[in-house]
Amino acid sequence: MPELPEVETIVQDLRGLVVGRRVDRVSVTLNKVVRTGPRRLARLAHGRVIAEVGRRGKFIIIALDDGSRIVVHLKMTGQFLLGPAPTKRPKHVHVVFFFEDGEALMFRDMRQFGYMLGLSPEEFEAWSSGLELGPEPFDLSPREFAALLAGRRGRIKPLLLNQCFISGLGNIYVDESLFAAGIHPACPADAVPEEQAARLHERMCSILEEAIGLRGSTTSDYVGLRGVGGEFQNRHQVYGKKGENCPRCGLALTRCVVGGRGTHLCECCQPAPKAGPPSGPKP
DNA sequence: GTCGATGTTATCAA
DNA sequence: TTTGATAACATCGA
Repeated sequence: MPELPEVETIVQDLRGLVVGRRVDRVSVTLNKVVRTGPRRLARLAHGRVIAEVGRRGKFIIIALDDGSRIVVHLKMTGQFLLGPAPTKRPKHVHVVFFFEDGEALMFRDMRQFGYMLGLSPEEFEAWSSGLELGPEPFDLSPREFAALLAGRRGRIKPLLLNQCFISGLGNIYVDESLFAAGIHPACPADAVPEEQAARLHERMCSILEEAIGLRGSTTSDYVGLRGVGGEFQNRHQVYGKKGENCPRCGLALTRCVVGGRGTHLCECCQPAPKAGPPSGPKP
């Protein structure tokens, strides 16, 4: 669920709401989500003050006052919720950070794909230098982005979803960005003209920026720290809109599968590449 | 009740 | 190199 704008919103929420608080106790009720081990996380965080919170791609990085870090990936359905310390464990809550002030930060994940790591400063260094993560979209210029695309022979959508190529994008924002740039998701990356590649990057960045401003897209599970969803889903042009009219040309939007992912597009505004993508002409 | 799909990603096989 | 299938899991809707 959470892609760059949603993760960024959660990070901003964490900055405003939990930085400066001291962790009194950590409770882990589903061991496997703490991949470095529940006991170690509890020891690491006990008595520590949360010093700062950052983001790298879709990873949330919580820095404690001694330089150790808690790294979190929300995967599909992970959430952070801040509220009064629970007495009974709420549904699907697997980790709870109890603060001294009576509130608690809860990690909730229905599908149990998300995870967290508790790392010493040295371990964190090792972890981040071993990360094979592409650049943040905002750190590239349209020109640099276009240069990266050139010479890539895979299809554009799976490439944009590949976190090693560029970090932070997921299914929603890839579909929206490709529509905004008028590019078919199955188009080979190196078949996108430089001009259009640059435009794709610009559109992508303004979509991400607007989405961050609206606190992300809530289509099912995503919510911010206080349990409130985002608003950017109201601005989606194609994602989840199969059968509705294209906002640009009026033709019915379609859904297909590209790289194993549900893909939303306008076949008129995003013309198929010559060779013959998924739903090409039938024999 | 069954089937298929869901925003992520690691892994394995072709 | 790239791709497709599969798995991890719970829930929802058709």
